[in-house]
Amino acid sequence: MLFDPFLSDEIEAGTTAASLYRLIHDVYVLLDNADRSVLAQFDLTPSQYRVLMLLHPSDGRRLTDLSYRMLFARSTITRLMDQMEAAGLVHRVTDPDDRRAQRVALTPAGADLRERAYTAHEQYMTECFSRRPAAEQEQLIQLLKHMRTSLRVHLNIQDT
Amino acid sequence: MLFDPFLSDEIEAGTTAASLYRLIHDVYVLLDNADRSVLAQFDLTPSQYRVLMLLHPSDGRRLTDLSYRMLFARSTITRLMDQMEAAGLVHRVTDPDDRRAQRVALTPAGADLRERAYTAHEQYMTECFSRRPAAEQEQLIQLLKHMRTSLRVHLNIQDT
DNA sequence: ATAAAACTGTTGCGTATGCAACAATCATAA
DNA sequence: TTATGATTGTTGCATACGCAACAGTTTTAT
Repeated sequence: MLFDPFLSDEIEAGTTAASLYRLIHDVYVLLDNADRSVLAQFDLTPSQYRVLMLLHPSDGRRLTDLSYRMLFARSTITRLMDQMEAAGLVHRVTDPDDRRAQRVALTPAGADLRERAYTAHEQYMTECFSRRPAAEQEQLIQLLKHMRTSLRVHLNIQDT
Repeated sequence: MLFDPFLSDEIEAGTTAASLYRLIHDVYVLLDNADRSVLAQFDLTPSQYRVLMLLHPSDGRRLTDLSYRMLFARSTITRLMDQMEAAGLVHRVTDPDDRRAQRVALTPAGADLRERAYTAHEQYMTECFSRRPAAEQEQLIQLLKHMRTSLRVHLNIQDT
């Protein structure tokens, strides 16, 4: 049986906050599904893709830095890097200035995959959004930026 | 170390699609964190809360119905219901018209928790969004609704 | 009427993630 | 200098979720 795109609309009466909450959730879930199908072609999960976008061949990043940016537990980053190192996409180098820390940088294979995955992902996302006019997309970006900033300030998130 | 709310902005140059993708993701993650902290007071996970909102005391819902609405695998719903049944929030009744199916309805305790959790969650979400003017929130709702519809049509999601 | 197909809920297994504890290292204070 | 505390990355454990397979039941086709 096909998913009925309008099935869940019936239960959408409620406050402004409830609507916003549900919409953000729904849109995220839909986008995440789309994501997964594109990135699977490159043997990447959405998380691996996101961290790939944060890395560079030359200047390595600390794991803790990545965990702050991705809002992931440090242990999650450790395992993400384990996978990607095993796949030959990144390599760890002990920070010469702080022997506790590891710096992670892209290998040539990682840089290559990063380029290809980004292009494909961008193209697909552009296509996903293309049913809405460009002006509307830009407006949505502005509103979401405001909302993100508000939420960050309101929540004042701290690391584990 | 505190999370720097503006840390990830530096890597925000890119196409419209890339910005939208990142923003939706970020806002969702922030909201999910907020969510979790409020609902934990009622011993509920966000998923449990969402399914609680879909249930009623009188008319039971089929598990498959819930899986369509929540975009969860049927097995996930089974386990969600196992938990909530063990917690005394819901009860299963075999559908008299279809002996394959189970109908899940709220117990009195479940209905009570539903009411209390909804009130608290609503209040907190309203507070989270309150830094943006009401008109902007409404506008965001409209744009997200359009986007959700577009994505649903574009992806034409099917159940597993 | 009966065989084939589809659907329902459940279970086993694999993966992704968070939390807590840990050793190694660095920073700060006495 | 030394002692105390903070930070870094890792590991063990628990949880949440998806996928595939399954038996029981209903629907559909012949």
